[in-house]
Amino acid sequence: MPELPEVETIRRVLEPVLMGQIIQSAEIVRPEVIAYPDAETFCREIAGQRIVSLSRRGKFLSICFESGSRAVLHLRMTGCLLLLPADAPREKHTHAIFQLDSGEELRFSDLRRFGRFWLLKPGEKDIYTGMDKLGLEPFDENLSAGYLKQRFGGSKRAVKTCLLDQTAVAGIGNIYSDEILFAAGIAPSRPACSLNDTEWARLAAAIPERLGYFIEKNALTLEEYLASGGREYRNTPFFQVYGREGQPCPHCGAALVRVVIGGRSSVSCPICQ
DNA sequence: CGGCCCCTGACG
DNA sequence: CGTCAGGGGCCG
Repeated sequence: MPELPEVETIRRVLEPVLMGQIIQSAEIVRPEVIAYPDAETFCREIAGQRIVSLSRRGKFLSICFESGSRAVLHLRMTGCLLLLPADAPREKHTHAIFQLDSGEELRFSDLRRFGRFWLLKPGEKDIYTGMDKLGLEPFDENLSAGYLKQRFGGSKRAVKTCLLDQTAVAGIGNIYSDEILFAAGIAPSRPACSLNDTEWARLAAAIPERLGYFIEKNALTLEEYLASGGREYRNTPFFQVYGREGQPCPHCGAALVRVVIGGRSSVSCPICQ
């Protein structure tokens, strides 16, 4: 499910309650969700670790420990992270459970089982998660028209595909690429090499603006987040184009159109973009 | 680049 | 029954 704004919501909601807690033990129901090392080693080495922070890079979350170890998590399409009383019934697709010293459990649940954990030792070089290949964070001041143009200006790839390239800008997925392109007034199918300087500038501005906007619109308290099972996304009513094929463009009223680009569904306004 | 893979469930 | 879903990796 989650793209950067939703992952950031999870980070903001869970970090305050996780900070300072010790993982007493871990149980892995589905070993395939542990990408590195193996599930047994993962459980053994995570037990006894004290959480000092929850951080985000692109769509990755890292549970950082006092020891310098960190558990990295990617939620992919349908993963979610929940905090529940230890005696609460386990939802069907719960694949990893962490017992905390508060008596609660941190649970990883994922219907499609695409999500993955990695556990990295202190100072261990991260050649496993793919985080080392990520590009700029969307709020990095170095994310500029010049950066995007230098990165993609010579490419014939559709600009939509460029936005989904995690090695250029980290954290943009299918929803927000459409929203960003609508805000910038650029058609998703445009070859990157056809964009002019004004368009690169509008795109560079729209990336942090739209992502920041949707992070704010998704704000939830811990209680609200947990009550919805981590599945409530309050920002969805604010989408201007994503999922709105055939509906009127919020700017000009023309019917929004859907095309497939790079195998991903894309909705845009045929007039404004 | 496109195409297929990983998986389950909702919807037409 | 087929198609699609907000992820990414791999393969030719």
